[in-house]
Amino acid sequence: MAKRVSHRDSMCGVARPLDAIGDWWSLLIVRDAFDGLRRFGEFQKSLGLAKNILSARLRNLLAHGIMETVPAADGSAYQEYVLTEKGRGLFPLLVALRQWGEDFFFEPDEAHVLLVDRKNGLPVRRLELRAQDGRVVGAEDTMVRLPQASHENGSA
Amino acid sequence: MAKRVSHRDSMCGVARPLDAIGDWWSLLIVRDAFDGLRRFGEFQKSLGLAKNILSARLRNLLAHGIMETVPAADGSAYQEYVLTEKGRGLFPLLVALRQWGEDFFFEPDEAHVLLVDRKNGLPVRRLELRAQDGRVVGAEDTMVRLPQASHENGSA
DNA sequence: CTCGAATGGTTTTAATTTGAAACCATCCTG
DNA sequence: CAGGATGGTTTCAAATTAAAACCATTCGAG
Repeated sequence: MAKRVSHRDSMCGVARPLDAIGDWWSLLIVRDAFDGLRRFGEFQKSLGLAKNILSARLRNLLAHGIMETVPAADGSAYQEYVLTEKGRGLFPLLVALRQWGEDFFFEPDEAHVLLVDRKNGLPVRRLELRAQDGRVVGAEDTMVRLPQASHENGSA
Repeated sequence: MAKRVSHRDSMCGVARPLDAIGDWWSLLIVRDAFDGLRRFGEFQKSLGLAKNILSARLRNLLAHGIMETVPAADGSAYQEYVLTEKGRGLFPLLVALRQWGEDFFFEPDEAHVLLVDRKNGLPVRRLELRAQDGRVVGAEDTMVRLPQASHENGSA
């Protein structure tokens, strides 16, 4: 399941998560789970993927602790798939993905679903990254710093 | 290159972006691009992937307008790959991925790279989603609303 | 309780993708 | 202009994905 690690034994903070959710379907499953879907058949109908693939993806999400199975919900003997805390931690990422999609994958006049505040129905704000002092910072205002190495710089 | 669309002709705001960057390598390439890498060989050395794969990924990123080739930089006749505005728009997503990775894929004491403010070297804040009124909202505080349909609800 | 259908998968097999390595063209360097 | 560096493409094997058939359990009706 895990892709081979790229020439380094320990993966960086970006690559490591990608091992868990770095395929087309996993994030869509997680999104559907945020939307309240819980049953195997619900995911399959919503996403339209082959059952063996869904099975494999769910197994992978379970193995990574992103989802878990819970005994029932409507009393039946079936099980349901729900997000763990780790899985719910993906919410900002999904929002970022959605906002990027809205910005660049839809025509200006093209209708698309909107993420809205449940309290008042207003669209949510744009995700913003802020520095400690509260400034909104973009990519050009940030850099990555290596753990504790005395090396000068690097990706990873 | 594009995966088959899942039983609906028009993809949702989450699925559509995944068609462009929904594979393991593309986001890592984009991340390296944010880190300043520009040349084919730089990406290949950094990521350790096969050259044909890198070639295909770069072609896909170019086709989606996420990166573009620019004639030179050091005067040589080679070309370089740089992020477009659309590509730079992926910054919040990468930050979200990184923060999620830091939260759940590293031991508490495990060293990892830090995204810091370039001005003062302090770590950036956590990404937060806010409602129009400024409240920080989580997944449970939001819902998706369909474009203009009179239907009650739905994913997508 | 029993039958049929719905649910939740697994197995089988084919098609697509990925990856490693070899190969090749262009470019820069001396 | 010779040799190496750069930036790919081609070839072929291995792994992954996908569709479809199959199967076991569970639920719902009579």
